[in-house]
Amino acid sequence: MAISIKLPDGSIKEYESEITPAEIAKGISEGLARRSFGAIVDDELWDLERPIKKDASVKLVLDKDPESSRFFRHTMSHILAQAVMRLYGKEKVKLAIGPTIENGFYYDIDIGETRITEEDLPKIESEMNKIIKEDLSIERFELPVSEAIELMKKEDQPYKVQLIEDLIEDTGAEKVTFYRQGEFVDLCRGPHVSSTGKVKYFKLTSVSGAYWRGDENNKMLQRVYGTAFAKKSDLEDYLRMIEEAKKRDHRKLGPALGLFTINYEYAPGMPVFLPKGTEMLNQLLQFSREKHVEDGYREVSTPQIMSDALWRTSGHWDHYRDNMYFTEKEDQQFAVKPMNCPGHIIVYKSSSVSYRDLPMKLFEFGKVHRYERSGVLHGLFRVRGFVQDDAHIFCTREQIQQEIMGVIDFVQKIYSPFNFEYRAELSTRPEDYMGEIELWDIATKALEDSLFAKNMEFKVNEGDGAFYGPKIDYHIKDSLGREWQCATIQLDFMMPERFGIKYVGPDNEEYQPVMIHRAIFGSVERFMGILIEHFAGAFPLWLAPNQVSVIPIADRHAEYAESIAAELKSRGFRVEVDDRQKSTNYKIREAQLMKVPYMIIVGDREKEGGTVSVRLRSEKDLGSIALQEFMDKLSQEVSMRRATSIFE
RNA sequence: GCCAACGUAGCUCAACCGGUAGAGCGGCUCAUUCGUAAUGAGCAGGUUGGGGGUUCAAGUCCCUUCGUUGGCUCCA
Repeated sequence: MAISIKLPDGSIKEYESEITPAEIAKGISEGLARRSFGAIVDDELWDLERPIKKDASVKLVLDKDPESSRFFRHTMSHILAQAVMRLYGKEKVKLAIGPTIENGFYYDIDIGETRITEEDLPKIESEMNKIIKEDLSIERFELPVSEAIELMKKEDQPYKVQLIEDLIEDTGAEKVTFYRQGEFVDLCRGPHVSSTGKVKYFKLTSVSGAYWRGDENNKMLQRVYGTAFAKKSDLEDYLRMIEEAKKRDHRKLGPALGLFTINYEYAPGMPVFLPKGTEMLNQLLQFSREKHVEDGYREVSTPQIMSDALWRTSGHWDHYRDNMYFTEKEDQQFAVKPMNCPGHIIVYKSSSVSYRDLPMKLFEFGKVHRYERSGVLHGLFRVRGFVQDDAHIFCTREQIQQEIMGVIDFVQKIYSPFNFEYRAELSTRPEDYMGEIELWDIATKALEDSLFAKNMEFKVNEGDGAFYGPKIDYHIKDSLGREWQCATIQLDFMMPERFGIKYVGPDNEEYQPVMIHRAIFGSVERFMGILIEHFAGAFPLWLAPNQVSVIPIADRHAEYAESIAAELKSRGFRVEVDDRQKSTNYKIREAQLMKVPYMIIVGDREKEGGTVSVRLRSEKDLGSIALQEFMDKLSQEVSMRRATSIFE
């Protein structure tokens, strides 16, 4: 039977019978065949040696193609598993899963009591290099599920047996694929490169524990992480990039810039903000407040500690207790608030509400406390006490769509001065949910429709919603590429129900409003951590805790420096005068390291001419300039909330 | 919470096989008055995270506890 293959350039090749991508490549040129890692056959990643049996469009995957890593990293994880089996004994090593991830791969392994530590990695790496040198060819084969289970039982690989059984159950699979390289055989969907010699540049990066199936009730396996690239230079670039990114880490930069400190002895998980950090925080809050007012929110302030009765009604008692802090006085039980919503319900209930009052948009910088397990705390990103820029929109069912879309626009508005990339996710009903399924479906659809209406791309996280409703989350990446949730939009029919809140409709009947929970920064602390990493400490002028450093050259210029600073301060700028007995170079270096946006250097020349000499943190030298002119420009830069200097 | 590594001065890091805890930066004092990324000298600073144990002797070995880091799980 003849087969016709369509190539990316549009040409069509005819073959007499089945054909492999490798053969197609060779037909074009030997060099192309050598450089190919695999192929994409009708949108499916396809091994080079895997026969194509019907008409298809075929694209060869070369090292420069992003898909190439899927091939060699997957093979890399098999090489890792093979090396571990050789080193620790094939009968002792039970393999779980070994997928590719964003910048590399891992394999979850069970070796009983034996522990792999980071010191073992070089040993494993050298065994892997041996396997690469052996250039074992990689063979793909299919087995009917019964034989596959038989094989894995014979090999004594219980996790693989379970995986196959699940495949049968979940997808009704009748056949599964295996890959063999030398003495190593693994259940695997692929794809892989054609031999172990085809991958070269890798490094094992870390080991950690990981639960089988990601469930903490299951056994903890050992996970070995690695990274691999097609070219040596790519691997080196990646490792260098990681090193650079570590320098941006807010946990290092924050304290170094005098923004915050975390006292691990006295307040684990509770960051302490220093004067400069607090200044910055205040700028963020002021910005947020301004935007909220523009958008029709009313600010409120609700208690830190409230009676257990409130939390029982809200459902937190049953669904969130493990994360809450409690306190007791006069035989009464109180909880430190983990969320602001019940407080806002009290505000809502304080007066009778007409449909004319809706949507009612209540907003609060609410400090919440949530117990987090010690192992998850992480700088400003994961803490036990934090401020949310939290708001609750009470509206009618008819208003839901419009309000959600309004919030989506609002997120855009708040994020726009920072120029970072973010991603949206839709989370649906979890197992531990409250309320009726029909309501959940309506709520989920409302969120989904809004995202579509706003042309937002999003990923769906099944079962990841809050216990009271589905949600849209926004995620932002940190300097090391880890993603952190910031903004969140959650729809809630439960809370109004449980508290029995009502509004009076045009027909004089009572109706139940719907509640939209939403936060834009999410946690102000987390958001600030993101900003520290995003800007590597070189904040936009409007956020910078110290906007201008005035540096007198010698003592006799101190007075003039002070007068400059006084003028700047009277215009509302945040200024420091560095009149220490240090050399000019020293003081400039210091201001530079603190990433102060502008340095004003004054000496005899400036004093006589009544000017200032300005240096930017980018090292650009503006030379002498009139103070008035400089201040006018700065005012503009601040009021525009520019991310970059107005002088560049 | 779980797996692994780690915890020495405000910060970064030394201290061999168990043998009197040391340096740079920062701080303070003095001198220096300086033109766009570090002036020089001197001084102070530590119950080696806490507790227990082994030992003639513990920063070093063992146990325990608290915390940090990288993951897992969970989440803003």
